[in-house]
Amino acid sequence: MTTSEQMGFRALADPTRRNILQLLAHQSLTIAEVADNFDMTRAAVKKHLTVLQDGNLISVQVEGRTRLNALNPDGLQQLLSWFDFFDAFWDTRLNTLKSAIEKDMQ
Amino acid sequence: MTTSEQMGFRALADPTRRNILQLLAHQSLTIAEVADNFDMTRAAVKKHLTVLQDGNLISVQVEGRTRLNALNPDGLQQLLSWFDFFDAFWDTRLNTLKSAIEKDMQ
DNA sequence: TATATATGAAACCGAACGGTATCATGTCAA
DNA sequence: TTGACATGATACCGTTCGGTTTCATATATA
Repeated sequence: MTTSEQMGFRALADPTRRNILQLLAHQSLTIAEVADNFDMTRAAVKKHLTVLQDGNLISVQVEGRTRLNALNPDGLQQLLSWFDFFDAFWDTRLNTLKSAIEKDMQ
Repeated sequence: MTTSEQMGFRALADPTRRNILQLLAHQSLTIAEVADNFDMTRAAVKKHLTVLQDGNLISVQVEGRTRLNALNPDGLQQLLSWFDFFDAFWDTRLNTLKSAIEKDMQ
């Protein structure tokens, strides 16, 4: 059972992949463009992008011979929701803040 | 550079460790007690607990010959805060609505 | 068509990972 | 003190991981 959650957390486990996500937050980029930002082979970056895609953290739009990688906020949100399990353990101050936010979103 | 953030995300990458965290959310447990909940050696569970401690996700209180493992909400909270970077990308629906409204007001 | 460009894919390598088995250590209790 | 019990620690093993190198494929473009 390799759940989407598992793939997502695995994807976040590597610092390079977390950096890629922050890169793509600013702008969607092709593989070569992403690779320009790192001191490693394009092939290595491609592997990281595949892992990120498997974790549903990025979406890919093929356009001719290029491949545009975009951040997928939904995937990140799903991982975020895992933390909800621990809601009862956040500290009171934070709980208050959270309540305020949730109330604000109604 | 093995930052606390890196250790934290690495700790979350394994499903067994995430399960241990949820276990400890209900109740602090000794190593043997945690191990009772999994189909693996106590030594293996001990390793997982060490990784969780390195990631600052659990705290350990030694009491005589036993070792009580407790959830550390602060560590989880620190990992949660990593997601704040993407705040501008959350709630696409609301952002879309906001854009629509702004466009409409021009 | 020929060529440069962007990516796909596979083999390979050392290191880290998840797990086991085994033995050592410290502590409680009779 | 002796023995049971909870844990510490280490060696070992197969697999996965992060990375490189190399070559193949597809697509713009001159």
